[in-house]
Amino acid sequence: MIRILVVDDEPQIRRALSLNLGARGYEVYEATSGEAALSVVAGEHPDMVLLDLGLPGMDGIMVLEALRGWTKVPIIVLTVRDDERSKVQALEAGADDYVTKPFGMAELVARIRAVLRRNPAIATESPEVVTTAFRLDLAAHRAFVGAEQNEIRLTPIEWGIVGHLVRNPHRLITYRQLVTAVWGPTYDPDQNLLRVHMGHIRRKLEPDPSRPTFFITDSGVGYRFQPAD
Amino acid sequence: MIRILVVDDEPQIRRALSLNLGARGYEVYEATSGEAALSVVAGEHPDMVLLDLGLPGMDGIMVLEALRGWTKVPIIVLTVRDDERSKVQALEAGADDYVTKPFGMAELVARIRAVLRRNPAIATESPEVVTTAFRLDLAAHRAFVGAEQNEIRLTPIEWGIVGHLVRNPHRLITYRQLVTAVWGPTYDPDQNLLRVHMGHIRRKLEPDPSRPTFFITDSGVGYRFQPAD
DNA sequence: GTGAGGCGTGAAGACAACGTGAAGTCGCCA
DNA sequence: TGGCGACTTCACGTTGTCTTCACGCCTCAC
Repeated sequence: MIRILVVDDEPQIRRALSLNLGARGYEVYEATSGEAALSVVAGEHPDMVLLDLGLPGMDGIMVLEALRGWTKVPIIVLTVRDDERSKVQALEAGADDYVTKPFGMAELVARIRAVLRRNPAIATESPEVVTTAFRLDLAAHRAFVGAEQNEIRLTPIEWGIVGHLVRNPHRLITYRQLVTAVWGPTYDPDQNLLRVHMGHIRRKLEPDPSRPTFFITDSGVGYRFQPAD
Repeated sequence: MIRILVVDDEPQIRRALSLNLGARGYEVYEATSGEAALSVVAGEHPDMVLLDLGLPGMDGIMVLEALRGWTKVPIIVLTVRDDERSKVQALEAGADDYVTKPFGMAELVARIRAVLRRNPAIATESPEVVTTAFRLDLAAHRAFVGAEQNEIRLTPIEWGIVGHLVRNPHRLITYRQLVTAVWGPTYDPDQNLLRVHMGHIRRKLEPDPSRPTFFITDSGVGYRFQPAD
């Protein structure tokens, strides 16, 4: 089930998109402001965002830039702004496509499908991550460790951290990126909190938790997931 | 160098695209028919195709479908057909984006970049620095040295110094510039501090640390990164 | 030859970051 | 209301990094 977040302040547009996309088999979330959009993305990890630029308060471009600071979720901009400068600005800020209102629903769906088709995360149909030590089913939130493939349980926050790391293998993820991805953009926890959770994760997944080989610390910067060596 | 194939039967359009994209650093190939386009893609493996739908002979949609039968090269459709049916048809056939003529060059380039950004195969800008002695992945903070490509670790400050130097190859970076780049503008450390860190860096990366060939001292001024000799 | 200034190096203490055990808080459900 | 699990905070030991200092080398000018 593909989950799409619709960000627009006009109830009519939200409703129209919701109905149409819902009828086509997508699961639709709604947000009416940029701030709300950020926390929904952080909390729900939708597969795509449809973003209106003309939001009250936090502008759409700002939302776009904030999202691109820590997530690669596909974003299609929907807006009445038809000038080239706006298009270039949005695309350069990280939007995947730019559609001007009014638009046909069939075109929008075709564009959604085109962008999703390109998305590596969705394209790899197996949401499974397999290493020599453990196997993760990110979609089902199930984890199996060791030669016996015993199932173990991770808590929601642990899934958030692990999920974000393994979806960006080899990439160095900063503290701030991880915190934003898991707790949302406004949260600012004790510096130690992430360390505690990483400790729990390592104790559950690493063969030798005191010498991590998969979840690597980059001192002073952040963490990194290293699938194999 | 990113290579783009322009498929259009109108010489003016080909010429305009060629000039504009060429000026922006892309290498441009041209094809005037669908058949020609297919053989160029097969022979040259361009990184992207800009495809006009209104081709004489073999129609653009047919070209699209033929290409998608055996390649996933990113394709942006450029056309005068502005009706929704054409858009949906092209996108569903495998196009990555659909731009109607006339269009602005800035928008087109932004869309090209957006599509390439999505494509994992095309490393638009590889953050890797490779020399005969070592390889640096600046994004992941990983360093490999020697013929064996053994991974070694650099500390955060060492990454700061190395990163600033290798991002400005051949350029002489003054003592003050480096300090400001790594510690910030207000910090004023012991004059010797940078020398100590450079010593550590050389010991880790230089084949013969006592005779540096990559990280060169410019006595009385600063340091310089010399990629090859 | 000799002294001054700049540079690199080894050693050692100061310091910050990390990981961990334990205790405290919160919300949920019985 | 009590118990439980998940989350968070705190204190502390450990580890690794950063910084300072002393010293020797080299170059260059006198």
